[in-house]
Amino acid sequence: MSSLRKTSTSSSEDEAEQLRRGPWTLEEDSLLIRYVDRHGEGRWNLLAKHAGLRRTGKSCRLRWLNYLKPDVKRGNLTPQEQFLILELHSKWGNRWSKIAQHLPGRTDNEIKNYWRTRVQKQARHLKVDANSVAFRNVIRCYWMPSLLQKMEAQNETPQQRQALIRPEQNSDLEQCGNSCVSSFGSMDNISKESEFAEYQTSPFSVFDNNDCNIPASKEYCYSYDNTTRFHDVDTFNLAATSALPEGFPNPVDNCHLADNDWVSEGFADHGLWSMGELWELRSFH
DNA sequence: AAGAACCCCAACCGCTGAGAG
DNA sequence: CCTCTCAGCGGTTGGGGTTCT
Repeated sequence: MSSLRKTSTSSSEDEAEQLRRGPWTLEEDSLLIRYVDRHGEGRWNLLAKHAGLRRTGKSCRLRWLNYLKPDVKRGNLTPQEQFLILELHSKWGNRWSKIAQHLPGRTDNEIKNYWRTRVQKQARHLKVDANSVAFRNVIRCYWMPSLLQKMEAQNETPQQRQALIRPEQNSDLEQCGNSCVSSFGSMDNISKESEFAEYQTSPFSVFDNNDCNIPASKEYCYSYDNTTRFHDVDTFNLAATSALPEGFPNPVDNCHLADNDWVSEGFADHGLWSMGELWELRSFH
């Protein structure tokens, strides 16, 4: 790209004309690194000028914070990081920088991109709004537990996991569990082909009024016992697939990734999952 | 093999709030 | 107060790589 901004004639506009945009070159990167090394961060407009960079201060700041800063972590997000993002987003919404503060080495931009490309894509696939209560329930009741399983598979200690689920969150999760139960209770009531057809088109529309304010009981999506084994038995043991009304197609038949052992694989590395898969997961518990 | 479609992510844009003068 | 500058935030875009047909 390396385009130069093209404007007219006044002196400030002449300066603007010199401004580079688009991808950074190695040379620009090293200029920026060297300057920050010597003078520190901040004063980005001055920095851009003094470092001999034909970039806006804004552009320099972004390049430094998102890419060049030494503690910026590269590579895929770990299950732990994904779990945190899901958890914190449910709390704070699109407050990317606030969320990023809790993931050392990860930038708000990276977290935002993760949310848009992975999480929203999943929501689109399920034909449900990413901000809907129904989708939040899917995240809490399927995605997050599967990330926890993945952490367990990676031999993370129970203490490390507990650190991710702080006490106040446990109560949230309990409420979530009830909410899920309520959701699937609603599913159990679907009994006509026509309703199922509608459900297939917009699987969560039925549950959009569902909320997480149901008083907590002993049921929850997932938890750990003393031996740290993962279990989430009660919540999704609700007659499981037998709840499917007669004549309903087996959702597992529709599972487009049915060959995968996707429960043990975990959602984290799983592509898009379908309603059939959600049913299938439910039947596991 | 090639073109189309899709996906990821770096970078940009517009807006807002804080602080200085 | 008012204005200006700057830093920071969240939304959006588009280039390049990958996968699909």
